[in-house]
Amino acid sequence: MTALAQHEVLETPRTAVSSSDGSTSVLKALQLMDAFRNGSRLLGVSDLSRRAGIHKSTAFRLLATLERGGYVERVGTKYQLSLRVFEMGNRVELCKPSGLRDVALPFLSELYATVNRTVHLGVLDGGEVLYLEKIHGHRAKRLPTTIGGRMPANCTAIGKAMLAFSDKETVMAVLDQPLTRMTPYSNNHPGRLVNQLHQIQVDGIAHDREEVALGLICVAAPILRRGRAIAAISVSSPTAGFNEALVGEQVRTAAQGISAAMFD
Amino acid sequence: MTALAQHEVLETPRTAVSSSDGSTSVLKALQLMDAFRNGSRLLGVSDLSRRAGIHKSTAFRLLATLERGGYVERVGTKYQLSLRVFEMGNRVELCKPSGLRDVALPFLSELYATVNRTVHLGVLDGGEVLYLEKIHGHRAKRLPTTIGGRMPANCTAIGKAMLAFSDKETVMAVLDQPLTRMTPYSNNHPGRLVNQLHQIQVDGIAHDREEVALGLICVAAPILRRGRAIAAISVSSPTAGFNEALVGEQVRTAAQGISAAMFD
DNA sequence: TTGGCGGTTCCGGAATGTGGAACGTCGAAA
DNA sequence: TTTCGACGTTCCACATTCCGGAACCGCCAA
Repeated sequence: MTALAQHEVLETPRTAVSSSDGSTSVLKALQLMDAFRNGSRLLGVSDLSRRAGIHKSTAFRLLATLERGGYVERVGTKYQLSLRVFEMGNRVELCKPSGLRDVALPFLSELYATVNRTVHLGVLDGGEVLYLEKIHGHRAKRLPTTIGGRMPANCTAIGKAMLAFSDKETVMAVLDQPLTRMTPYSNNHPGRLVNQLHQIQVDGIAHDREEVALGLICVAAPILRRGRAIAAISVSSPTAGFNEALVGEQVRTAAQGISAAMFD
Repeated sequence: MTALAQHEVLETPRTAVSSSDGSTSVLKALQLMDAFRNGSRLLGVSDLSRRAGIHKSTAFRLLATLERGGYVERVGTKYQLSLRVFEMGNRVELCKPSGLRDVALPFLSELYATVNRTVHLGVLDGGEVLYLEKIHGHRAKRLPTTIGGRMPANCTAIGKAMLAFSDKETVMAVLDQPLTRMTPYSNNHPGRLVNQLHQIQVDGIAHDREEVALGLICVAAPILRRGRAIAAISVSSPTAGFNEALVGEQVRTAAQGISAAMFD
């Protein structure tokens, strides 16, 4: 834990309160909440103040305020995010009843029951894939994904499925940044990525063949609205004994079902 | 500030900014976030300021700050919670990798695949059940539950399963408040509830027979740690053709599996 | 046109938050 | 054992920061 803390302090100047304008106290409070990003569940005042780049006494006061507001809980002298934050998080547009997640869930459950492999629902956010839902059983290989977690768009099937049906600015924003590489097979070559996207536009299905983790293969299909991807779903599986073509069709069918359920 | 106090008294008792101490701007910002609770996805400045009991110009400024912090998004002149809030929400202790939700998910998926009926994972929070996860297919009757949503503890199977294995203070806190009644069958009689809890302690299984919605029946089992319930899972089904005893066993087995996976 | 409503901007006054300093405590290192 | 550093916590004077009344603009309905 101490090692972790040092690590984070070193690498994350992050979104410092810009000196100029704005209600600094609110921004600092938000930074304190952000400070829970990587850290373990329980964090102390000094730790949080360091991560957020805020003076200790200020952090102490703000944490008390956040606690009064019900957004953090105090356990002894440590703090953690409260369940209300979870509650709020699930009130975001895509999650609420009749939102994307809510509509998609039964399709994901049934897809999982059919293929018996890990199923993901994700959206594109700031050039990354943000996972809204994940369904998996015990046999599933341990994946590095989490609900509410992120992965680079260029090497995930979901990311590529969405990029293939996004406007050029979105694609360019991803291509302009250096492409992340998670395995030797990760596609970090812009030109090759563009070619892949063209093929995906034809197939309606995106692939990730050991680009995220060795021995792991994924197929994904976009959820479209007027030809634009608003999300994508995928099935992930160990490479062995995976019928890529068959599952690809099933994923595409499920994705189309979600599109229809949302917009028709 | 005095004018503000009057204002709030008039329209919104709610969680008014207590007059005494504290950083009001942060509290008001949190109140603004809370204002997204019931409302539809997109809300305007005036609307939000009314819900939160905050002056319009103040709300306008704070919303700009929240936007800078990345917690709300602006669409035209309206505002909505951003995906970062979702991201944060899933970083709450119970959700993160190795947290309860993460551990429980495969058990829930497999339970769903077995019984083919809606599966819930919930915890007790402030005398209510807060749902952490929900898995359901298409055939499932439309339930009034949502991930991140709440239900009264006294008439849900999950609530009763947890209360039966909670300390007395928790039970008393629920009993002290008037018990909610959602259908004519809802158990809003304190004495009868206590009796039910005793039976649940013996069986290890809790029931809800049309107490939440007519034609809907649920069985739940607690996830225990040292004899105390930290959560519970349930299966919900239309009354017709539901093998309560069999599913009850399956739910209990799954719950025990989760307990074992978390604490062993 | 008028009146009402929503979003936005401005500004002076004062309430508010700020952060340096200091204190008590604890655990690890000396 | 003592020492030292780190942590949580409190205090306070200063001035920065936020507050909210008021007003403006644009829009829609009456």
